[in-house]
Amino acid sequence: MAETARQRQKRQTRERILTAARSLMAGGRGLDSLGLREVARESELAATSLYNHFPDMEALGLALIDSCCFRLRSAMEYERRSMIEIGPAQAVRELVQRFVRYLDENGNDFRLLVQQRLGSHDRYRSRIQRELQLLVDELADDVGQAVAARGGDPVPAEQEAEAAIAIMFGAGISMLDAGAAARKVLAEHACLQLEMMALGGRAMAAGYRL
Amino acid sequence: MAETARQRQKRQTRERILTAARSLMAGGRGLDSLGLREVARESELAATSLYNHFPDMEALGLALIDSCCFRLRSAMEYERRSMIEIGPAQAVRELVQRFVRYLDENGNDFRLLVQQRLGSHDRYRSRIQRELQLLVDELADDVGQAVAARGGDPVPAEQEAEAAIAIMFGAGISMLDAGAAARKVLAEHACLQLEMMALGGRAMAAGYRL
DNA sequence: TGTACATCAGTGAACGCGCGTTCACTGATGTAC
DNA sequence: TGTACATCAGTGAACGCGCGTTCACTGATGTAC
Repeated sequence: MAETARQRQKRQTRERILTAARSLMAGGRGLDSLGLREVARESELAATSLYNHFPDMEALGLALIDSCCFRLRSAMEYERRSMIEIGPAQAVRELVQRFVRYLDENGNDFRLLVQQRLGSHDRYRSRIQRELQLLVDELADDVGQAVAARGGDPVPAEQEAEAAIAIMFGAGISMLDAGAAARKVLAEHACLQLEMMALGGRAMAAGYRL
Repeated sequence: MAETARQRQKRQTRERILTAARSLMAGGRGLDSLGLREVARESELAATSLYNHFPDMEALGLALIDSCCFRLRSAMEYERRSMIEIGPAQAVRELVQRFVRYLDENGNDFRLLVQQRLGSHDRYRSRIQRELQLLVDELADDVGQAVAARGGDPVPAEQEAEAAIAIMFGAGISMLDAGAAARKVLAEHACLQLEMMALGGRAMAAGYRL
């Protein structure tokens, strides 16, 4: 059954609320300090109208987090051209590029996610942790497959992926406060660090130890 | 001139306020949501008394951040037994151990710092960034010296240190929500990842590329 | 197709509450003679 | 050492304000006949 006009309106209003909430988070505001009336004002609704869409503020926050997770996921989910095709060096560059583009477009999303990863709401936290784990798993998968296809020694792919995400996110956090030029440098550093990580993985797989 | 009784009292009260504020941040609360009256209650003072110690809530927040930075710094500042003495593998283990101990004792501090690193207050942010950069610089120094003393090829020490801190902090964030057993696993993973990083640094210094 | 009724997104007033901050005041502590 | 005055940490009342949430209501949209 097709969506009625009323249903469409409601959906659109809901989206308007979330968009308003999202834009209010610009500038590093914590989700804690996001106010109902503020969101209502920004979405040009009476304050009470929000209760037609979310049972309480916590639910609104969770919906906001969810939408941020969705955008992160969309941005990092790529045509899985395998690393075999493009080679590991190129794969690193593409990974970082994709992430930098995401940051350019959704810096505040990223900020919100990283902040709330440490927030007080268990549900927010576990939602975000799950999302980040998915990123790590996917990356580990790619690394593992690429190495296996090359016939190299088995690399500790899961560890490599975890470290890689940590490195990228660390760089991302610094990028939030950086200008365009500094971002470029940070991105280059991130590439270099990821390369080091990958080289270390190979060395370790080949039996080298510190 | 010695501290008068009044001065001592004032200093102690100030410390009491900061301790109260700190203990209220337990459980992942954002600094944004910390209330004046709440802190006053916890420190057993009239709400207005806080103004004898801090001009406004922002100043209190900054003092709190400062004290967190101080504790992080104290915890990570170690007898600089050089890596030459103990060797790189042992150095990695000691670094992670020290960090895990810090987390055990000051998990909420760490949470607060990482949260506010992305917060809305510029002064908080830059204070924390500066502190973290000091950690990176010190570590880079150690790595550089150890490698030079061994007569190895020059390693991109600054990059290695930056990545190492990112890896450790990433692990630390996961540890905050983990039980003792899971923490142990996370710590082992962090060690492994740092080793990979160090091996990668050597490989890169020796001219290997991806 | 027209009509009568049900649904429900959006509204405005009102609730109790705690917020950060100001102010005039108290009384113990410190200081100058 | 004793006294008179100054300082200032701590107090309690009060300020205006916005918070999240509830409630009864409106009126456009949807539905059943």
